[in-house]
Amino acid sequence: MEQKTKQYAKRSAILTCLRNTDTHPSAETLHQILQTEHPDISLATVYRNLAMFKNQGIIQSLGTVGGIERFDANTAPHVHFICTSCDAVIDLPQMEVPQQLKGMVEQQCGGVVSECQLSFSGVCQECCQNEKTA
Amino acid sequence: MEQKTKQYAKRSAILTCLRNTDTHPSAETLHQILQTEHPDISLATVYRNLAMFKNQGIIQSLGTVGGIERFDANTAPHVHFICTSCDAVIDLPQMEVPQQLKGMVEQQCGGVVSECQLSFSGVCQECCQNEKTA
DNA sequence: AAATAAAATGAGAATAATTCTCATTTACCT
DNA sequence: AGGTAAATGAGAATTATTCTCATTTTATTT
Repeated sequence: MEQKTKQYAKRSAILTCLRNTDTHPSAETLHQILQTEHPDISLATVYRNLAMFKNQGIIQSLGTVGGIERFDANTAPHVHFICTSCDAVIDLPQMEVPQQLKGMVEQQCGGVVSECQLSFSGVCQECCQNEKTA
Repeated sequence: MEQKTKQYAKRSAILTCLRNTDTHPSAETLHQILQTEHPDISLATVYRNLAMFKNQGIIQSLGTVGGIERFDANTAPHVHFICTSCDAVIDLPQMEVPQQLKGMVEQQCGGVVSECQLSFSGVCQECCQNEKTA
């Protein structure tokens, strides 16, 4: 059963790929994953579309980890844990982002606050175990 | 009244310079500021020493803003506001970092949590005013 | 459906922040 | 002072990201 149309196959594949993972991948990592189904996809296309999705608010950037930008298709406010050893980024869905503080921040700094990011960093479970056995 | 010894004049100047500002400068910005008193200081030296201070825990990195790493001599946990228009980073000393949540995070992810970062982003007061008059 | 215009893509060049190399200078120790 | 180790300057190297432009794909018009 084959699709009749493959409109924007690359573009939608990039978004689907990002939505299908919870690893908060980089552009390069996404590109590698996508190569299986789209062997001819260009890295520039991945970068271009990620930038576009980000501008449109469809996805968000988590900033850089180890100098590399990481992306998240989940734009709902949520907390992250970042492993400084393996650069893994893990969701902490049970934790709350203190969004209600936005108003307080606006009072203090006098500007307009749109986002709030809360993240923890340290060494993840896997890396902790590897340290012990090493 | 002149100093007799200028041991590690460059290195200590870098740290002093970072401690004397609350603008959370980049390596490049620090280098520019330092040129007044040390016209021959190399950008590589600034990068090298910042990396060293960071490893020693004397300073901290705030991550990248607009693709450029920013540094802070204040290692005490505190909240930041980041202007997405002018890339200014402003301290919010009156706000609290929810450090007590570290334990909860460790329970959830099973690793070791060392840091907690809370930051807000939006448009700062100055940029808001510029937008209106523009 | 054909023709035309607009948008998307691939490949590789260009850019820019950061790191590295190595020759030279500076500080430390006896 | 002499010898060793660390720090520095200058510029090359690296690398993530962006840009260019020719080509392909999609949308629009007739």
